[in-house]
Amino acid sequence: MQQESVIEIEEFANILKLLGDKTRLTIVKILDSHDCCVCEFVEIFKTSQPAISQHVRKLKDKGIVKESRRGQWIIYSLNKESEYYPFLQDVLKSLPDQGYRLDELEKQGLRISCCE
Amino acid sequence: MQQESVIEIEEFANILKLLGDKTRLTIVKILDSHDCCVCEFVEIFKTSQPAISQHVRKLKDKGIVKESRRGQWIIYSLNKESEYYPFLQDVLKSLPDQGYRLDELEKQGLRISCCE
DNA sequence: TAGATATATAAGTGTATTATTATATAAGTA
DNA sequence: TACTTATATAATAATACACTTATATATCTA
Repeated sequence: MQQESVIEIEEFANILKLLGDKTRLTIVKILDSHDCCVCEFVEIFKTSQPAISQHVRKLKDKGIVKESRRGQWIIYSLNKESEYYPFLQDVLKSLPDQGYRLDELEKQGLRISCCE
Repeated sequence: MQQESVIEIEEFANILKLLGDKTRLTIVKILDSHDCCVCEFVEIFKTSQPAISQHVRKLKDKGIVKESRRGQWIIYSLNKESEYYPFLQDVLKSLPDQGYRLDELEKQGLRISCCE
């Protein structure tokens, strides 16, 4: 971890809990290599759209991800300005690449233009 | 994070969830500088003994901490052989030192001989 | 403007988590 | 051996969490 600043222990625990969910952790890992919209995550996780919206909202509330609208789509990306971003990189570097999930979408023709 | 091995994403999420609790995260931070027994954590957190036992058991189940009996006491310490230990160090280095908690116990005369 | 698409929010439900109380086990001591 | 201390385990209750369904909002397009 490059970051040397000290973070309140309770605040940090909340970040760890936030990342301690398989779906959210995978979302963040995917966003580390590709910005993405909600609809793609819905396909990837085979879950409902509100479930994904709720996960990304939690990530956004803590400043881990940010959003930008492009037409109808809202593109999510990692917030590199977050005070947790350096720590996040420590987490992500030990996780297996999730690129295959986007590749699978591509094969099925479910890749959305907004996220290419 | 020094560790370069890739860890299953779900498994890693479970470790993050495990650490994503204020009490457990503080326990681990304290153990990083002092081995400790359950009774001291009970004093520090002003909670019940079973609550602490359950927290350390969860940490032990995942191999984050290990125990060794010394008479009536069971001394807990970080398990440096854990595959998560290098990552744990990344987490702990950004947390404020918790030594003052043990100092307070000392002042109150509640420091247990086993943990000196 | 009406309909379609993408996303967000609200309400409700089932499950997981954490704490408590009560009890069991294990070691030390009189 | 009886009593005390330290810890673990079991049962239970309160709370938190993640999902679902239903609905609202925002943008695009015919």
